[in-house]
Amino acid sequence: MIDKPAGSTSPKAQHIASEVRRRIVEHEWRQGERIPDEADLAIEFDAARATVNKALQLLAGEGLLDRRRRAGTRVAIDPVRKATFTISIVREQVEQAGMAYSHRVFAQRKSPIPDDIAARVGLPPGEVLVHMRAVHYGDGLPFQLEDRWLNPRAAPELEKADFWQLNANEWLVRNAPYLRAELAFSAENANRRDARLLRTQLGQALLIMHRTTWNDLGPITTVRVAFQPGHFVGTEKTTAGGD
Amino acid sequence: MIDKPAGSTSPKAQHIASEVRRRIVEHEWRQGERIPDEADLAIEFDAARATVNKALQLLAGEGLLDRRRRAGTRVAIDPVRKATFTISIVREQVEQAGMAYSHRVFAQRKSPIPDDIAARVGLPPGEVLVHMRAVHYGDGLPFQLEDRWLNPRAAPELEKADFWQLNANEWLVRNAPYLRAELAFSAENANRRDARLLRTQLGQALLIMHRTTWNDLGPITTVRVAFQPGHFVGTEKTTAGGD
DNA sequence: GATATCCTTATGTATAAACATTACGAGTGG
DNA sequence: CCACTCGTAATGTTTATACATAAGGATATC
Repeated sequence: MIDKPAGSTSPKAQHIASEVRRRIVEHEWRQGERIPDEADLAIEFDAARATVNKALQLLAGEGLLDRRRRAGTRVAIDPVRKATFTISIVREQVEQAGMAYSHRVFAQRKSPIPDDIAARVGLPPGEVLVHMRAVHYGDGLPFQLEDRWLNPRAAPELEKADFWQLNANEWLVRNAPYLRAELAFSAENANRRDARLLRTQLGQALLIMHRTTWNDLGPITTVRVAFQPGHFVGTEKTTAGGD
Repeated sequence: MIDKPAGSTSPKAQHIASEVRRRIVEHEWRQGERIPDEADLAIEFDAARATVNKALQLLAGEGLLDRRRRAGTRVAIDPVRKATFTISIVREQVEQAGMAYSHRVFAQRKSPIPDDIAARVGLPPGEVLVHMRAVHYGDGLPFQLEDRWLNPRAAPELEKADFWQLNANEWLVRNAPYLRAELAFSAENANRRDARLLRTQLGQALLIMHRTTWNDLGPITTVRVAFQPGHFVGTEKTTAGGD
């Protein structure tokens, strides 16, 4: 999955899934075509129907199969293309690259949210949240710049945390699990502040990541991360599909 | 939930998963803490252990739980943050936005691959592949520019396809399912060609997506997609996690 | 005290059986 | 010919049971 979206799979079910995948990739079973039903496959693979079911559900989750009750299972006309990103903690990313991690907070204060942020997180415009800006470094060089809004109403313990010292990213990961998240990428030319904090040039193309998370009390945080020029964000594995 | 990586889940298992998720989000069960074992939860929820197992495996897949044989299940110290992107067919994206789709191929010819591409796909440098460049339009305005390399050795039928007419993206989706894929985002300042084909200015920040796919015969295709300035690529749903 | 060994426990996987649910498609009646 | 009904086939979900496997912890050994 991009890896396997779901957890680990069992040997036998796994084997069945691989074999079905192979038949699809090698055009033994073509797109749109109906494949044998669970009972038949169970006989062929000498397994219980439940095991075949597990394998086929896995493949359906990957988007390779379309399954409908009574109608049967068929190879997806256009395999859904899914990719799973794992967003690591910044410090881990930096240290994994063999660099020394450090970070610095450049601003932190309560402030009414601008309209675009309000719209993104679903709060009334002008609501007062904690606003902060910080830069994460690898071996002293800017790695990423984050511009973050925090909502104390969704995470009360947040009031007590000292983000001049603590890393907001890590604090949130450890103390404020979320129920829903949105993630988006875009590109922007570095503005004056971006350029200064990332120590690059005005106009330099920057990869921007926007992330917002919610729990049952409302939005927890929304952040705009600007990566150092040339940075790639990618997947390691991807589920099967088309293209 | 994220699209829940895996397909749909069952009512009862689903309910158990939601309840466990709630207990974690509301700090009833804290990070690192061990939760009751499957047998106990089965009694509490009046379900079979297999059902509890299904629910917990789902949550483990989301990264909210860490499970180990004999050691039991505990709330993940730092919930893995995963986001699933669904890469749609360009035409669908454009049409879904209510625009008229069209595309134009600007170049197509066999050519030896440059070293960086060779390294990315794992082929010897200088190998000859099909190289093509095309622009996809929405209502006549450039939507995205793709620079693609195709490997006939991994998809033989490819030789017969006429990509001056056909949309390579769609042809591949329908005819060349893959087993593995890599996806990465970055940002680049538009070069002269990007600017001309996307009808924008030199230096404009562009969101770049790189995608490479493989089947059992080797790399099928690798493509660099440059999006129209201001374009966002994002997720709709994301699995639970931290931050 | 350090190390090796075994027992026990919690999860991992598979199976058979049963019932729920959906919707295809045939049959019925107008 | 159309609309409606209903039987039935395929998947969806749960359950009970059984055995496999990993690893924590106690015990035994040196």
